[in-house]
Amino acid sequence: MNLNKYNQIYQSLSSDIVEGKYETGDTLPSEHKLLKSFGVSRETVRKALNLLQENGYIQKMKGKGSVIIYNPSMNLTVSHLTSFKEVQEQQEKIYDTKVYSLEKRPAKDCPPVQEALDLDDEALVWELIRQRLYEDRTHIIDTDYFMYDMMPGLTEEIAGGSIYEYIEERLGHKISYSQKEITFSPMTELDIELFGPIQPPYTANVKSVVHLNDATPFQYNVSKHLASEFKFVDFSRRFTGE
Amino acid sequence: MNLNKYNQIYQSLSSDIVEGKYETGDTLPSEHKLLKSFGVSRETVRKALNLLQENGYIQKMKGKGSVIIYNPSMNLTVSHLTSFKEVQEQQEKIYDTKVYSLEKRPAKDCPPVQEALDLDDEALVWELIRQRLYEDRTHIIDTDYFMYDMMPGLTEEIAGGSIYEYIEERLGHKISYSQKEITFSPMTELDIELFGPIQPPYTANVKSVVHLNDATPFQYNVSKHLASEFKFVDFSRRFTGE
DNA sequence: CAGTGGTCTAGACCACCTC
DNA sequence: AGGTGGTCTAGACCACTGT
Repeated sequence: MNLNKYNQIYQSLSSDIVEGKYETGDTLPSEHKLLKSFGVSRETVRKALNLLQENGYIQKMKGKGSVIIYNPSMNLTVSHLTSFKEVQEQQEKIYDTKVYSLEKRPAKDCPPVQEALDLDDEALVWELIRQRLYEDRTHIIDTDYFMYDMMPGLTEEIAGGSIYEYIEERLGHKISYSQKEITFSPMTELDIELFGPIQPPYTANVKSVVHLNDATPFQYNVSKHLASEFKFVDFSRRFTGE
Repeated sequence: MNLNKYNQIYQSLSSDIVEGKYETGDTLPSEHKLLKSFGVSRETVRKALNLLQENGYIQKMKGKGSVIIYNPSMNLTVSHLTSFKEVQEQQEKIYDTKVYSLEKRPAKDCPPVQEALDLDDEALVWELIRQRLYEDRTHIIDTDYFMYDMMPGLTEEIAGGSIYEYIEERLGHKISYSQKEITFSPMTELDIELFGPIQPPYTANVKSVVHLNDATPFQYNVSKHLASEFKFVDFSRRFTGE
């Protein structure tokens, strides 16, 4: 994994930053020093630095250098596509996952799903509802739809663990990109059943359509959070170019 | 503006895609063809294609080509840092802006602002509250704090237009990146005064700290939306490398 | 096999910042 | 003037995809 050089350099520098070897406001060694110390060409170093910049670790400044702008309180940036399990590992909370239901259904029962996953009328989908519990209380309800044909062997046991791990490691697919939408809505009856009588009875909903490397949409996910506990953190840049 | 070649190529290709010269699922001409037709080197074409990929226009596939994945319903991606005015122009709604108040205040009256903008106890800030109206109803309340020293000449008139335009074009600063947080909260008294007695009395809040090119934080913004109308759209990629 | 994108190199010129 | 990052080039080799 991670065979290419610029990713190795990125990993190396980003962990230095996270571990505090550089303070916020410090500058990284210059590109010239880095290319010497890593024994690579300048463009290779620059690719690594661009990754650091895109992900909010540094700000490059012409004539000055690469300044560390990393802010530890920002490291729960949900913006980059990660599975629930990956997000969880960054934070300190450990949730239990409980599978509420796993059913095979006709795609055409749920038009938004059928459309988002680009399925014909005969296609089947898995419908998976999971609760994320912390100290015996449900904090998140995840509802997922997957193309049945892609993973006919899905079981409750797999669904209770990391589905992404299953898809990437067992099925050999590569997960690539997603479109997300965040909205707020009143709880449904099912929400109240699973969350309990929480006030206010609103949820924050993160809907995402996740695509594989070859651009096929394979997952339709709605993740409902208790609205009052919800926080989405993002880092974004205005333009990439001049 | 946009002197460099890869940005020109990016602009050219992205507008072709938006205008529908390519359908979703089509492939772009190969890198080889593009470098010949634009008369540039391959790395230059690739920088443009990487921008297209990062911004969700295409998905590059080894051995196949660059496939269009652009989805018109996705073009209101708020994720990339844009001013309210810029976002508004992408959508079709036209809001009126009304300045509710513009006051000079000591930074230390508001500790979160003082900390985020990295100000000392004597520093002053502008506090600006604006309503965004659509058909005579307030839909968004924007509360902003700016460093007073950076723009002592701020007026209600400027605040009623595009502050970003003022900062970038008149003051010559470059806006670079921001950290955002999305949360949900009950309305305050001021919210109810400005929004009116809306049900449910909750707002979706986008808090952002915006930084200039030289990494100085210059704006602290809280944008409150009616919870039931709020929608945040995002495009994100899992990894950039292998 | 030919065509595609992915990585990497060595070198060039430029714009910006600091001294 | 010397150091920094930003852009661009021409060429190389590799891995993947299709026929």
